Amino acid sequence: MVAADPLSQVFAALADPTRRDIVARLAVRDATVTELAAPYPVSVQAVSKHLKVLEDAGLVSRRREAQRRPVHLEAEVLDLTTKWLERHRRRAQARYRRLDALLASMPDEPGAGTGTAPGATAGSTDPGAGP
Amino acid sequence: MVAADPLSQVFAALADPTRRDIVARLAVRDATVTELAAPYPVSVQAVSKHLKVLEDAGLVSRRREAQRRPVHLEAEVLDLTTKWLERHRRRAQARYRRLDALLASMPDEPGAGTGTAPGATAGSTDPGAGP
DNA sequence: GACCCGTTCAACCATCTGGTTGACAAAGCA
DNA sequence: TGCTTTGTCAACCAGATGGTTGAACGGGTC
Repeated sequence: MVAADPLSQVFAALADPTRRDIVARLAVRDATVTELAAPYPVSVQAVSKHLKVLEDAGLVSRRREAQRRPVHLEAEVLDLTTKWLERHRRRAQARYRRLDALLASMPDEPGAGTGTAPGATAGSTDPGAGP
Repeated sequence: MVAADPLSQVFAALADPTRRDIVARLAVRDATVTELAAPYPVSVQAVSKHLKVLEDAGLVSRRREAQRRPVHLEAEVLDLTTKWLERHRRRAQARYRRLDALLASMPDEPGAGTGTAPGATAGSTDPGAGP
C-alpha cells in the first residue's frame, strides 16, 4: 500500500457493504473475527482482510485476549469524514443561497454569462483550507 | 458496473482525492470539464472518467450548454453518507455511555455473568472484559 | 463548407481489490 | 504431550480502477 491520505482510506473502507455492515455491528458491541464472519457467505480469511482494511483506516482496533482478537470500533474516526462532508455541504448550500439572492436582485439577463461567474476561474485546489 | 448500492457508490466516489477535490471545487461554483481538469497533472479524459464516477453516484449532474457541459454538485446526496455516519457514531457513543454506567454500577465480577446485562444486547458475543 | 474547441468513446495497460485455498502460529483443553 | 480453536499469512485468480493515447462527435466561428 502506498499510504493513502487518511480521508481516502476511511472513505474507501466504508465503500464496501460488507465492511459497512461490520462497522454497524461493531457500533453495537465488540466482536471476534469468527463472530463477525458468521453472517456472511465468505471465508473467515476474507473477513480478516476486511478487518485489516478497517484497521489500516483507523476505524477499528484489535486487542489480544487469549487466542481471540476482539475487534473494537474507533468511532471518533467517523467524525473525520463527517466533518469533510459537512464542510462542503454547507459551502454548497451557502452558494445556493447566494445565487438565490443574486437572481432575486437582477431583473433579467439573456443567457450568455451563466458559466463564467464573476471572480476566479478554477483557483483553489486545496480542499483542506477551511474558512 | 454491477449497480452497487447508492451508499457504496458515494463512498467509493469520495475515496479518491482527485474526486474529493473536484467536489470541493464544485461546492464553490459550477465548472466545465476543462476548468476542472486544469489543476491536475492528468489528461482531460481521466477527469471526464472521474466525473462519470461522481455522476453515477448521483453527486454531480451535467447540463448541456452550447458545446460545454457545466458540472453541478448535487449536495443533498452528501447527506446520505452523513446520515449513515452519524447514526453509527451515535450508536457507538451510546454504547460507551452504557458501558460506563455498567462498570460504575458493578464492583467487580469475574467473567460469568457479563453477557447477560440488562436490556442491552444479550447476544453473549462479548467475551468478558478481563483485564 | 472548413476549421477549431470541448468532450466523450474505445482500446489498451498496470495496479488494486475481494475472493479463494492451503499452510502455519498461538493459546487453551484433553 | 497431543489436539482443537482462532486467526493470520501466502499464493493465486477474476474483475474493477485509474491512467494513457488516438479517434470521433457536437456545436460555434471563419
